Amino acid sequence: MKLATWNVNSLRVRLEHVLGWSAEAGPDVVALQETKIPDDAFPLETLREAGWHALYTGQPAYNGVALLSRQPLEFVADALPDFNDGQRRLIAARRGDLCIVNVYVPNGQKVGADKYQYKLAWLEALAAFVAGLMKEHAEVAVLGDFNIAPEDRDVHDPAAWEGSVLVSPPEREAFRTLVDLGLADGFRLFEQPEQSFSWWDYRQGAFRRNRGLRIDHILLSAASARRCRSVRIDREPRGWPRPSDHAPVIAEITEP
DNA sequence: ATGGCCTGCAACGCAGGA
Repeated sequence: MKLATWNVNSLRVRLEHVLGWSAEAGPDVVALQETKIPDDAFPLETLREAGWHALYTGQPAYNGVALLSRQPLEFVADALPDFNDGQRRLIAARRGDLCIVNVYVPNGQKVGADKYQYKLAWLEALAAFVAGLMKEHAEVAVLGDFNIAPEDRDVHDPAAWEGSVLVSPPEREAFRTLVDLGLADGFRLFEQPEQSFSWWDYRQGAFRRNRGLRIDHILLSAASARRCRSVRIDREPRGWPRPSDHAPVIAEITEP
């Protein structure tokens, strides 16, 4: 089965991209972030006609996450238990034995800002939530837009980015804390091209010049990582007209 | 280089993103 994550930066604008890319790449599950659509406007009927089951939690203008699946999902959560403040940033569900947690981690805006503190607090609550799930499930995938480039090799120009939001040591430590629960950064289970990124700024021809960051991740528990056969970033839709600024990441995991 | 680009909201510019 193929498990994908994609920050679409508005599902309204990117619905055709999601449908087109899915038909081509063949994911069984797609975790979407930044849907930017309230639940009563979610395009459930169009997705249903395209063969998707969906779970989603959204709000107007900001945030919003969804899980699309070829087979029905069992709802687990649509918020962090201790962090249900109205920002729609998490949806979790079970697909058979696999527990899937789709996250849109706060951006943080600027090191030291209130939003940066919020990001670190949110990540701490996420780690507690995932730790609980991992006690109950051997197979766990935590995937989405983490808004953290874990290492310098995930940054096009580490010197220019040093210490700034998305790469600062406390953010990287928070990412490491998650991984240390017993999760693998799926992408790094395999040999990858150098300068592999999942996000490129809309400005300055950043995509054309491959000036990007790798901030979208698929973390897998040991039992799932053992069956993972590939993880890749699909740059193609980033080059389509009117693209999201993120590319999808897709993992292939053999069924138990 | 101060910003550049894109989206949504409600408005005819702004906040927020990364």
